Amino acid sequence: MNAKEKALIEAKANILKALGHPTRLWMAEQLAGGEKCVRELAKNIDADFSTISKHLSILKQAGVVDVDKRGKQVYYRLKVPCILNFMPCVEAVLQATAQSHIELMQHKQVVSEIEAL
Amino acid sequence: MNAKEKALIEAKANILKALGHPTRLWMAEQLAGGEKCVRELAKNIDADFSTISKHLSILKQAGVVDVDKRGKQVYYRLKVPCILNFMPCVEAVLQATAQSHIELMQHKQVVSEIEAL
DNA sequence: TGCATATTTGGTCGTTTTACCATACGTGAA
DNA sequence: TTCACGTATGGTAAAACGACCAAATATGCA
Repeated sequence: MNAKEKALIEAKANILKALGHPTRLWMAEQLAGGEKCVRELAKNIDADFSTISKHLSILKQAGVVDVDKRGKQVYYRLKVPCILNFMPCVEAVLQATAQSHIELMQHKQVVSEIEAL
Repeated sequence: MNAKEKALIEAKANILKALGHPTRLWMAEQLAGGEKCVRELAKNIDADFSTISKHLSILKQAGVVDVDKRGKQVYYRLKVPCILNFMPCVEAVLQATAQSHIELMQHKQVVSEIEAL
């Protein structure tokens, strides 16, 4: 892996990392419905404003969101909305994992039934 | 946000977080070409085997990869291959960010030219 | 059985992340 | 200008992360 490839993979990982926190992912999903100011985003999160502000700045520095100050408010919006097209596949991973667990449980069930004979 | 929604968003964020590390993202991309054993994956990474193994276990516990032991080797593969369909959009974010930087630079250039008058 | 290979696990340690609090900054209204 | 509101920044402490080394485990072969 040369330096350019390495830099690219680091940049991409950084974006995924920015979305890899519940609060930040939630905020990104909220922004799918259009821009929102910090106060609106904070409304449903149980955390300090400073915490929320820092999360938003992480999303911003990752390039996930864009900022627009208008009057006293600061509005955030998704910079590249396709970022959330990913979610159905992420949910598929969750389902596949849940399915594995079910199968594992069933397997254990069968094993213990056999052992009980 | 109720408990169920919270759990869902945490689970999704956890998957993104798992992919949010250069080494893990790189390994996931390698697996797009089909299953590989640890040694093969390690070949192009400059890190201890134990480090690589731990990264793989994070991917596994996140449900991104599946494991299959065959003989002395342990083979890893993507559990839900669509996970990498996301990359083009991630790259679009990078491009958009790069574009902003260019525009910012151009803007600064213009400003300094004006100021030089 | 004993050994080499392939991978994982446990321990340690420096770094990063995250949350909170206090405080600063910027803006519009009075 | 002063105040209140909305948001950002700095500091700090606890927790999580990531890398390495050493040691453990599992497998196939001599």
